[in-house]
Amino acid sequence: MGVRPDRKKQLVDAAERLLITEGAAAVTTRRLAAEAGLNQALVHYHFGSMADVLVAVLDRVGDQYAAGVAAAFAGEEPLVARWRRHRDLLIGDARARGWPKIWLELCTLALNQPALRERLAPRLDALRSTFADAVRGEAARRGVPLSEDEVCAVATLWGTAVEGLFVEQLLGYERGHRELLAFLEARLTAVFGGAGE
Amino acid sequence: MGVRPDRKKQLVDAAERLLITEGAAAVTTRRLAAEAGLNQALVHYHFGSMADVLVAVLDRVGDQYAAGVAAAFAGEEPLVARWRRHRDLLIGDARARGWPKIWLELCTLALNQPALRERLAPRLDALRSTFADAVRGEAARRGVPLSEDEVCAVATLWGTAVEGLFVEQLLGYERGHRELLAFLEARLTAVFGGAGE
DNA sequence: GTCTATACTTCGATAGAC
DNA sequence: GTCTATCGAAGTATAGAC
Repeated sequence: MGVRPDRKKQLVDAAERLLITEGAAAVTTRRLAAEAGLNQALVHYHFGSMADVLVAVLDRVGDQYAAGVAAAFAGEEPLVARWRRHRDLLIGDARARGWPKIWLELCTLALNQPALRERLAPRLDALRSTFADAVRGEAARRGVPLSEDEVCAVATLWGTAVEGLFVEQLLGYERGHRELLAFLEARLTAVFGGAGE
Repeated sequence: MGVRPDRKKQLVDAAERLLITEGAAAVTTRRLAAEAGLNQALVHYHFGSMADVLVAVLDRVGDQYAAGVAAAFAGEEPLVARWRRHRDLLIGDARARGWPKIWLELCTLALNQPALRERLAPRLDALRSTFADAVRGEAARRGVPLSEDEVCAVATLWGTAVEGLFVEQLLGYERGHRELLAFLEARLTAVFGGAGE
């Protein structure tokens, strides 16, 4: 199986490249087909409409991103160490893979397209849960008294700050980013203990 | 002066409404003119190109937003009180005025348009400075020992978290927002003291 | 499944009358 | 300043041959 080329994959690949390099406005059937080296009519044959292509991009990128974050926070190491792995994924790997750019373009589209928004919200929620679980678990393991509200607040703080960091990073504005990451690392170490304990 | 209708203002007003209700993709010369009740050719006569219209929107909204934030943080009250005023502006007033939606639409456009990005960065920087000045000033006044790195980190944390809060709020996803705001208020009170001191 | 060809709409922008 | 009329390019989508 599989000698046949996967047109859907080719088109989703091309859509990601266009989102990264030129933004959502450039993802049209004609330019998408050209980027994929395929015929324009194939976009409609395989996906129906442009909106369906973007849904496919969201599903694939969302899965990869969620899996990456979950993997970074997995394991038994101290929370600081796992957070650091997660941080490297976000500002190193993720940027290289174009996730932040694709994510932000899709978010903005979702603001005006209810269908896309409904697919995006569960993914935001899964990320939030991943953060909250990591904090709650570490608190329990270390015997640090944290209320559920505090766990929720910290997870939300990290989740929203990451979104803001993504935006600024993509805009080429990084004032305070280094200081913020160092500050968070210090706070995590102070509250939960470091790698050496 | 002033009997003559201000076409530029009418068009910028209309552009803001379109950005809020339908997003950047809907801001075309034809739809913009229709929304403003004007002739399509007037857009080009008064602004030259569509890109120039969006620059005008950015300049006006950016000025209003910066002025609002600066006003919220002005005064001699404890930082918590001023922060609370700022918070109300962001999640009450700002949402009502559509600032977050316009801002996010423009940010995403700016990712792909260097000209817009160069106009956006200084405004991000001014906001960051407003936050940093407020924190640094309060620390000095209260005798709280805060390094410049810590001031910078806190300002960046608040600035990036606000951006994330905006995005999520617009997407209709607000899990943890209430807890985060309460947490931040508690932290500010713990570090700098409350309103009653 | 893939292609060409085409229908139809909408875009930004300009020319020229008023 | 404002209008109508129009150009050429680009958009989505479909029909029908292969």
